[in-house]
Amino acid sequence: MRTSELAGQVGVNAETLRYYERRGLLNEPPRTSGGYRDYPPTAVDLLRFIKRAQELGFTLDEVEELLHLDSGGPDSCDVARGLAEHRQADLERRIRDLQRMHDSLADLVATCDRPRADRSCALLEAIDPHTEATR
Amino acid sequence: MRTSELAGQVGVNAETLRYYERRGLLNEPPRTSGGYRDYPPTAVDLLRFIKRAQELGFTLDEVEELLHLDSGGPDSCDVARGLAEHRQADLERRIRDLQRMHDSLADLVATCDRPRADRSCALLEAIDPHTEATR
DNA sequence: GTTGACTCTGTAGTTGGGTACGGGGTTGAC
DNA sequence: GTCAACCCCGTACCCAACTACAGAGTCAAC
Repeated sequence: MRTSELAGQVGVNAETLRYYERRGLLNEPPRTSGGYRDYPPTAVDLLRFIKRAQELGFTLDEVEELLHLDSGGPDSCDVARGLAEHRQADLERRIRDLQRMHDSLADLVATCDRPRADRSCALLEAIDPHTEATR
Repeated sequence: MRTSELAGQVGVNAETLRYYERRGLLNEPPRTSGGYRDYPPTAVDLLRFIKRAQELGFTLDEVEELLHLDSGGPDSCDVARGLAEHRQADLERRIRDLQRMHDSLADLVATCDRPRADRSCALLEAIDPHTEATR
């Protein structure tokens, strides 16, 4: 299977495959006599694994670690679990942060409906009450 | 007020101020006879506005827009509200995405507690059941 | 045997928000 | 008048995960 065929099946850019190879995420596939990459059919599943893991929030470095684990010994499962739980905790943190941002913003937007003096914008004032300054 | 004093008061790197100036976020302050930037005291509030807006999830481009609005006409309030609501919607989307990732990951980690055949990792299998491939 | 679509390589650019560095000039206390 | 501590500028670098490009080679159909 050639580069663009594989890329097409998985829905990634063909350059991305070369990038993954450079990065060590994909092993170098065999080459045809003309020097073209010739991927085995299993490469499709491998790439889908990578994409799925990315969707779950793993970085490519972590994906690489997962791939090593996958062919690893009996302790691998625990390591994988650790990675996944670490990801989970990180996601929880990020969700909390975004939620805080969202709530603060909602408070600000709510000020828009308050009666206000002529030309003053409650929202902008609320972000910082003393804004005059350099510009 | 000199660059590093301002930076220190707001808690940013002094280089960041030059960066904001290059970007057009801060106007060029007056200079001393020796060519040093001499910020007015109000610059502290301005920078705090910028940092606060960043914490709320606004990009620097959006912050710049907010700053323009702040000195703008009576319609500015509506524009500002629009920007804020757009940010809110974006945050909601991102929160939902992360929540989905988190839930999927939780499902995977749950498989870790299931009884499993000797050396196979349910978590890794669950991400993709057919992983053998190129590496 | 020629055309056109594909592939190869190395290198460089993208995004956003900074940070770092080198080689110089200024300030102010001693 | 000397010294350290600051500041100037332009430029290059950082992160992650791609994406683009130029110039060359290959393949398959006609």
